[in-house]
Amino acid sequence: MFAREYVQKHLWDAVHELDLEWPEKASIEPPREKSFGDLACNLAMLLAGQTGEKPRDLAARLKDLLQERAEQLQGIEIAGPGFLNFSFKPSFWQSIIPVIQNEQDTFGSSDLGRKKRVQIEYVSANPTGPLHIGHGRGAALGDSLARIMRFAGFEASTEYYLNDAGRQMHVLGESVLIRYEQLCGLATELSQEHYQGEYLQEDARKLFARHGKTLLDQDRDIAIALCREQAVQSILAGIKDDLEHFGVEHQVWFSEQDLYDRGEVQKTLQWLQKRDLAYIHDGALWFRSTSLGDDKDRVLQKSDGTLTYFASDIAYHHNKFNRGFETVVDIWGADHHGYVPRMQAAIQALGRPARSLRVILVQLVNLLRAGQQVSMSTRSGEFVPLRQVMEEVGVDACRFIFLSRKSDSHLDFDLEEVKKKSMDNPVFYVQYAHARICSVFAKAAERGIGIDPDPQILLHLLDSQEDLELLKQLEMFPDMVQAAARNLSPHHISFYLRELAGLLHRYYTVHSVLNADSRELIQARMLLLQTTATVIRNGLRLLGVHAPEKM
RNA sequence: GGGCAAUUAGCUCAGUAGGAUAGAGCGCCAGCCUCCGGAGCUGGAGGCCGCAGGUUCGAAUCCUGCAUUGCCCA
Repeated sequence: MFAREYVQKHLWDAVHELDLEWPEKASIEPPREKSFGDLACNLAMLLAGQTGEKPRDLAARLKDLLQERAEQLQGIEIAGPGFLNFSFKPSFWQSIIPVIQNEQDTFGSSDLGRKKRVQIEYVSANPTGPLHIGHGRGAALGDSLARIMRFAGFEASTEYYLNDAGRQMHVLGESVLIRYEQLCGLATELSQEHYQGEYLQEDARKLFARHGKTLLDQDRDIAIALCREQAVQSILAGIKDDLEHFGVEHQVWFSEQDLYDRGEVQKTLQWLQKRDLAYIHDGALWFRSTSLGDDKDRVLQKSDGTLTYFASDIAYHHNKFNRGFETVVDIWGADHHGYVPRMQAAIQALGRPARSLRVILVQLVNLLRAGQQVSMSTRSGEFVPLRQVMEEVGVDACRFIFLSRKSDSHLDFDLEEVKKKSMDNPVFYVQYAHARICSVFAKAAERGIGIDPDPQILLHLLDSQEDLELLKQLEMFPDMVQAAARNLSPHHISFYLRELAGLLHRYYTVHSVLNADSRELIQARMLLLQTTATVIRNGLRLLGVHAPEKM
């Protein structure tokens, strides 16, 4: 049983024995200061109000109750205003090793999610150009989140929503057509609203090779549609290729156009109207979002009959919930934050609690090179594609940087810094810890040192300060995974790993493993290193980063 | 003009059930190589947690106002 649960259970029993209520705000956490013990609890301070006692007096009563029965505890202290500080016996920490050995790749997993079905929709970039680094951030986040939630017992499904309908697609087709016309020798020019990117020239060339100048004779709308299809197809192929290279998987690719073709958008609008959640005004169809927390009603269908993106987005989410997902996670660029309240309103209109949609806003990435800003805009075509960034700095480094910050904070991504194999780049620090352990085991094999098949009687030898600190960090891993899943925050994992790697490096410097004083001690320390490597591997896997054996 | 977010060490950032003397890395300064990988380790300097109020036993964290920055909307 893990430390927190152990303390919680015994405190819970004690509280009930005293006929008190367990307060919601009670927390059991490692204290900031190590000398305060392994875990600290604020219970007595919160409960003192109920009993009319001084917090410290109540703490003393709780302490007496626990001391009798919590055998794994070495000591309970009452400190400060009424904290209860708990310390565990070394044997408690040492016992994590057989647990890790036994669970291996699954150590850290849990049934927190109880098989709850969750959908994570991410990237979902319009197929109007290659992915850029901002998409990369969303991609790393969504992919890692899916891994973490699965590990924490959720049934997570990943999806890419393809905006392949609507006006931007028309503009895209037109942009290619103009490039094509230029190839045919016509003196046409792109206007400002067109996509300027070089990559569209390639599509124009392909069309020219296939059709010659015949598209010029076609009806313009048909020609545009042809151009659009060509562009979407090639851009989409590029996006899929980039994502695969980035180690990112989408299980479902969902087309907006399909929603229209199946009539789901119209059906959803009728559904809303029937429930008086939509109404007609000035010839347009409006969504009554003000009744659900938005600050104004929103147009679903304009007076000229065209449907808004919002209309298809509602239909899309209707579709998601009809597929049986309990929770839907949308990962959006922060520039769409104004969209959140109306989407929340829509979710409620669909008969779901607002919290069943969780939107993660990802701040845009500020791309720098040696401190100098690199301009970013898909429309103008001046941007560094994700592809180029991956190739320049490497996928592992790229992902780790993205996952080392909380998603809603701005991120300066300096190509020159991320490339450096320095401490600016903690991915190498963590990977190095893993490689180092592997190297010790390679050396052990060379010397003919194997691990004892039943070495657990040796665990008591792991009793130095460095041993215990490392063991405690290992023990904490499942807790970190759950916190990351609950808060939808993969960055907890990368911070945890950096700390774990730090403890390993320190351990390595202070204690010799293969040259330890006795055969028993060598065995015990090898066990500790082996389990540490397992946890590093499990953690890196959740981030989608490799754990190399050599660097 | 309205709205959302951000503001923590020189730099990049953690700190999300409100807890004890506010953390990490980089950079800077001073040390550690007979020995399993020095891409490492140890120590030091460095802070008005943007500012001002409020809530309470207790605030970087919650509330209000203001400032600055970024983004969204008309």
